[in-house]
Amino acid sequence: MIFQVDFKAGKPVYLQLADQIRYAAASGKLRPGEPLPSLRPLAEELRLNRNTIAKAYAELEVQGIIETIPGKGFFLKQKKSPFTEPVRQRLLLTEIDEAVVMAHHLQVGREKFLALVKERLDYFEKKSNAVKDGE
Amino acid sequence: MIFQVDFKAGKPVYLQLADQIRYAAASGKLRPGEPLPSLRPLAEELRLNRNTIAKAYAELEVQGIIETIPGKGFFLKQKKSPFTEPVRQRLLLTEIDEAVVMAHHLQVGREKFLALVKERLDYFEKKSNAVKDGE
DNA sequence: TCAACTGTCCTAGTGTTGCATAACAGTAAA
DNA sequence: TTTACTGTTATGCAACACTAGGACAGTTGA
Repeated sequence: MIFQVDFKAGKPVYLQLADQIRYAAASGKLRPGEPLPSLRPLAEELRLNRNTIAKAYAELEVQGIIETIPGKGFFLKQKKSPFTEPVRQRLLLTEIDEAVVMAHHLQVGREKFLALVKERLDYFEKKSNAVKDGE
Repeated sequence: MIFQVDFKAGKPVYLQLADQIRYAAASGKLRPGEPLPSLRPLAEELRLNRNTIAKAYAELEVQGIIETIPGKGFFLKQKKSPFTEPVRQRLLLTEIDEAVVMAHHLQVGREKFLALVKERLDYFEKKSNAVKDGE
């Protein structure tokens, strides 16, 4: 599990880290129940303050992606989504709308957009299965 | 063209405004070539400073959605996308990936996700056509 | 119990962002 | 050229965000 952060990237370091963990979870590189690196070692490895790592983890925790057991560490959640169905729908639609609006302004048509979406779904699905099969 | 901003929304006012314009353009409420409200009147109407409006417009300009003609005003671009094809593809894929990853963490399956995407594509398309037909 | 690990909280320095006021500059029509 | 629009740029300042260091507290196993 190698993460990379870039101070000059414009985006806050703790968000870069949170994104990478989110993506790793979605593509199966991180499995449910698996422990995440603990604060101090990871902080040392990435040359960050432990609180910066903690902030990234806190971000993921409110999103229901990881959970923390005090004294033990952080773990990828087994049962996800602490949100109710309407809230989940709203969250996802907001994200989808942003992509749809972006497609409009980039003059990407409906069919090409749908093709891209399917391609990315496949991409994450495939990666996830590859990990599951022990590759 | 009525915009609404909320100081307590957590999101910066200028971004709220930019979003609304982006959405209005994507759903056809704003047509290519159409002028946007000029800074001072809109600022007065929304009880904001002119520079806050200007910042929203500047945001949209770098995204290639509107253009400014000095001394004349702001206009919705006719020819959009000042970006090259690879850049456009990267921008859009980033947005799509965010939605796909979000769907994964919200435990929304492939078919349901695709259905939602199509629904939103239809929604914007329909609105756009309704405006075009003079409704 | 003690040591070594885990995360948490409090506090602070630094830089950035968001919003504002004011003076400036281009355009158009009378 | 004058007037009344248009957007632009410079500056200030309060609030917030980001990162960090030190002290604290729960957990585990020797």
